[in-house]
Amino acid sequence: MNFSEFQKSIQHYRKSNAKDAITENRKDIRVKKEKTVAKNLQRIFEATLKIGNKKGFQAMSMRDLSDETGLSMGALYAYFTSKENLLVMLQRNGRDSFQKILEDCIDKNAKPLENLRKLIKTHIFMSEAMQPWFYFTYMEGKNLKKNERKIAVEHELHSDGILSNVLQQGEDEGTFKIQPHTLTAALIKSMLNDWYLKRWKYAKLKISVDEYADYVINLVESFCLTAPEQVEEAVES
Amino acid sequence: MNFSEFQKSIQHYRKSNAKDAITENRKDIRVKKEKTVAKNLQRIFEATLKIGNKKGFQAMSMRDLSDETGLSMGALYAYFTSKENLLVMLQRNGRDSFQKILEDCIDKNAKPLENLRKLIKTHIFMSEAMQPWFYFTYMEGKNLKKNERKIAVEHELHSDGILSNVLQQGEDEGTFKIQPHTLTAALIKSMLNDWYLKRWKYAKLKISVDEYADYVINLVESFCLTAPEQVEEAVES
DNA sequence: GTCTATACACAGATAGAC
DNA sequence: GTCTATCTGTGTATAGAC
Repeated sequence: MNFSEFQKSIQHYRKSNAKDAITENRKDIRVKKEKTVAKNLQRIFEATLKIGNKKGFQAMSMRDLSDETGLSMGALYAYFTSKENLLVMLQRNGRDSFQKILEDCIDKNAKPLENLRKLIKTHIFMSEAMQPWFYFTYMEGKNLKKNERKIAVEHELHSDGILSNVLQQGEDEGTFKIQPHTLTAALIKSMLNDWYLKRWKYAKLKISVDEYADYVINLVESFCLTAPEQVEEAVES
Repeated sequence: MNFSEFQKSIQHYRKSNAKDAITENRKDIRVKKEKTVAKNLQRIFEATLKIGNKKGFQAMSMRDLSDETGLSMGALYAYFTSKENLLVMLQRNGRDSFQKILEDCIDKNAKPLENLRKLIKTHIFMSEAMQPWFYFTYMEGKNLKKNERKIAVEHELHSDGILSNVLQQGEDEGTFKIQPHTLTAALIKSMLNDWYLKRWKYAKLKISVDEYADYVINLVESFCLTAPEQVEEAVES
């Protein structure tokens, strides 16, 4: 699978994600008409990501947001109760569907090596498709209040755990070296994150998403596999 | 070399760094007495890092800073001309000495493999010794104005370059596999950065700095070395 | 639903006493 | 050198007209 194939495959996730954003936050949204909400909420999210990623969420004023969305300040507050509430909505929004896609990409009947590759590709491709959200979520995590931050941390540990489980299975099966796989998972994660955190760098190096994903897979395999040359190639799906 | 040895070895760098912070910013500091400046500037820097890393620099008010330092707002402004100026001073401060230490740790007569190990250890140990500064600089980079941000980017690329050069030398020598080493350098960097970016995670996993450094070295070597088993151990310095 | 106008709290910054 | 008191702009948020 390459990135453009991936993009097609997640179309339906994106649509259901947009609807979830509304239903999850229904009580905080004063506007009734579903169509209007869908249209404006998306505009608000996009504008927040755009400004927030440029100057930081705290530094973004509601007047900035008003200018960018074309909605007046009064209108904006019909879609959220406070700036803090907007932040929470935005963070929550992508999180669940991201976790779902990560879990869904694992095939219980497939070999660990194949699942490892799929996880890496899916993570990188997701963050490419939704770069602004990933970047925003990473950078603004510390601005969340205690309870919401706790949830964010749990999600992060959960996705580390998915990686870690696959590594464990590979060890059990004998394909992977016996290693502290929670630590390995964390290191792999740092490389996955770098793709959306340091986008400018990879643009400068002229590395495409597909190249990046393949290179990371290559690196990870050379560290994890017991005998790289002897393991047969995992089947492409 | 382990972390506690490292800490002793950089004592003199730390002192000269503190003095550089004053001379570099002399024109923006109204207070004359050198002793007073040294004492208060350090308090201001520490307080800024503490508050800034908790809630973000933008969200930190000068009143917050006043409370934390014990200095009044009026007194604070005797040490910098504006909040923006404080940010720039702080970012500049560690940068040069960090770059210097990185460059100094390379031994031109040593083998590339040994230098690679030293670079990795030095980077991780530095970020451990000055964690608040590293975290702050990473997170607040985007709040810099155009010109200062450009300098920050150059520093990052420069330190990537140091890594990349060592990889190149290893390739020339035949110790390392031929690979796109700028990309490898970027990936190594992401793992180095993770140590100070996700400190809570490694604390939870009960990984020490020394363990972390060794594990990263291990991973990098298994990817870079042509024939891991045959290469003799690099001499510990 | 969306607008304009405005409340009022708090930000960064400075003047002038000590 | 450091303080207190205060200026002025901007922030978030809302009331009430359309």
